[in-house]
Amino acid sequence: MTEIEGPCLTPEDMLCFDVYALGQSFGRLYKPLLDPLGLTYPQYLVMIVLWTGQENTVGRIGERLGLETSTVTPLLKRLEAAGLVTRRRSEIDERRVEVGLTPRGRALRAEALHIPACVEGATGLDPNEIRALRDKLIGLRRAFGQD
Amino acid sequence: MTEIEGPCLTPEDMLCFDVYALGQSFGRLYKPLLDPLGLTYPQYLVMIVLWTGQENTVGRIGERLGLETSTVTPLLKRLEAAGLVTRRRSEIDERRVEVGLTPRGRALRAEALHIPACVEGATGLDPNEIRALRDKLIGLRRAFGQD
DNA sequence: CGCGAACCTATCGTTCGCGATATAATCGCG
DNA sequence: CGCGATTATATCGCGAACGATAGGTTCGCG
Repeated sequence: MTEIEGPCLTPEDMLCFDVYALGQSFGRLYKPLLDPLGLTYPQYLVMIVLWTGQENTVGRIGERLGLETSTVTPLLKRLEAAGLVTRRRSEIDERRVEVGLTPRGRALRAEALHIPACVEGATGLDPNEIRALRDKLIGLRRAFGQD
Repeated sequence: MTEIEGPCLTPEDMLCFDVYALGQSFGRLYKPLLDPLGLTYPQYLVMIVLWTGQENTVGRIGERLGLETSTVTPLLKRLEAAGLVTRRRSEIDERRVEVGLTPRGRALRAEALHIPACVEGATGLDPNEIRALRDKLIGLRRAFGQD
């Protein structure tokens, strides 16, 4: 009822709006590139972690992507069902589940190598600008301190 | 099998990783602020559109947030069930559904007014830096050209 | 006016994403 | 060694998020 018309609380003033909408846009940008590989966008992000990293566990993958294990576990099961990923209990610490790649999962990497360049092209930014922007986003995430 | 070890395809080189993870972080940052209001993060974003805008339809709300109507429709139904929002067919164009606020939905605005300042504080950035960052994100989204 | 095209919303099935909770394994302190 | 606390994963229920599809409305061209 009260006619508060403050400058705050408009979408135009809020960073979260743009981060949110850009996240959606990234998903849509990647979709046509990932469909031929049979991967969803979050599955692709997990595969990148696996392609580059070693000694991956469920929890470690979640940390890298900022996801809970309750999200990662079913995602990995789908990748396992697709024949791309292996999951087995660690022998050293049986609480952990070590996640690895099948030969098919490793081979898929070659089919995905062209994607980063496509996306970089779509941004219209040069590597320096991307670097600078990433530093800001990383700093922001760190400022939230949710580790 | 082939030992490709290119510099590409590592999480450290990819902008999408940071946008993705930051989006998750924003959701977690807002959660404790929104729980007292009984809103989820996407519901809050919709409410902001409604608090500021006029003449809102399902499709228009989706445009603002970068969401499909198949996402917005059930979301609005939950807000309607919560007594915050009204939905009714336009009399001028019966394809459209006009979305408005109930008194309770309008009143909720006052309880949310403090939130933007909290978030701005958490970022550790001054308004100018936020402005500059937002411009980059908006530009990026525009470059993807998914309107 | 009439009819096909375009438009707006809703529904369905699948995949994410979280918190709460459960279960099992390891750690640490006495 | 022994037992509580912590750690790691899995499960469940709910709320997003999308594409495909379907239904009804309006538009536009003949």
